[in-house]
Amino acid sequence: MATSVRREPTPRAREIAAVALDALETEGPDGLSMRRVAERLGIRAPSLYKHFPDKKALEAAIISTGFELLAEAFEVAVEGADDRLDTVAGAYRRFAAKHPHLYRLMTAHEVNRELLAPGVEERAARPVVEAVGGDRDLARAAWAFAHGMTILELDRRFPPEADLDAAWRRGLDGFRRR
Amino acid sequence: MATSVRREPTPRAREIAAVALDALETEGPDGLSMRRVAERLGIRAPSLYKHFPDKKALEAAIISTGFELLAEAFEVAVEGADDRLDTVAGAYRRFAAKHPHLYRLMTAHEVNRELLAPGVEERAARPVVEAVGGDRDLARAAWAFAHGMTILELDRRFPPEADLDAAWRRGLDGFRRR
DNA sequence: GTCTATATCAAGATAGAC
DNA sequence: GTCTATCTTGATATAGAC
Repeated sequence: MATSVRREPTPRAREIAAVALDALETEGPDGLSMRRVAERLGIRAPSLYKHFPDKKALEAAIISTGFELLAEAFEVAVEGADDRLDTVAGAYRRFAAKHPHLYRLMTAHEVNRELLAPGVEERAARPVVEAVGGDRDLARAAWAFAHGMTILELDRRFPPEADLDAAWRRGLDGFRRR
Repeated sequence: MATSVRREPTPRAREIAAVALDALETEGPDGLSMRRVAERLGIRAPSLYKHFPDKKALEAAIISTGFELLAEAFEVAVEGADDRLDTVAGAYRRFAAKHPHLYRLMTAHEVNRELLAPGVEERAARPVVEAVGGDRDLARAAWAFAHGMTILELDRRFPPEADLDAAWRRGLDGFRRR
């Protein structure tokens, strides 16, 4: 029932999370074992438990960083752009292409929100809501579409001949203000 | 590099796959270990390898059954329905709600298509293509939307207050013929 | 088609010393 | 904050006999 309370991470915990993120990105999910992460830090796995209560907490720290990176990508992309829907969708797609393992960790599992840094999900969600004109239901639908396209592509679930640019275009057209 | 060739399943292999499917549906992914499946059959795990070369092959048999079930659900639902888009979307949503673990196994991983029963994916895809009026790009976008809504709901990734019926409606409206 | 015995491997996590 | 030693648990898979 782990009703674990989230604490502000110590500087050392931040270092560890950064190394763990790098391990995930360069080695994939297998790089995220407590042993591998410790090895990269030059310490032993049990020492990690002085900084994070368990692996879930370490993952949550990485996921929080991921949402901050995504929010920044959105915010940078949207600045001075005219078509916000295409802009935000493009930034989302590029983020996932650049950080596939991080993207999966962020989105393709259940997550205990109490372990995340407060507000990170909301900050990343805001540009999406704005891009569809403020309608939260429409924004959730647009997120579902973007996530579906992204994760199905990462998992190679579309047929090889599929024109994914075209599918993105056709889908996005349905989310323009109407 | 497992360029394994798919063979017609023997009757015993079909029995095993049916028991494995039941294990998955009632116990979740942990029920799908070779040990648990064997236990349900009253045999030992190594015996399974006389019927399937490895676990991936057993999973592929289950996934093939899943696509057949989904195709049937689509075909039954579409018969004599007027709004095919809502009908197919509703059938998809109900399928996932009824078989969450099977749905995940079918869609939330990479899959080696050579291990699947030939044509099962295509048969399940056809009603979707027809529901959007024959445009394959639009059909892929619609699938991505439906999968996104479904898997994000299964993973509890929408905020608790989200009105998912409304999000489905808003999303589907974008996929009507235009 | 099933068995026993075993290989092989890896994972998360804890106790207690320093 | 880190260590060593260890617990506990689990998994897929193979060899070879019956």
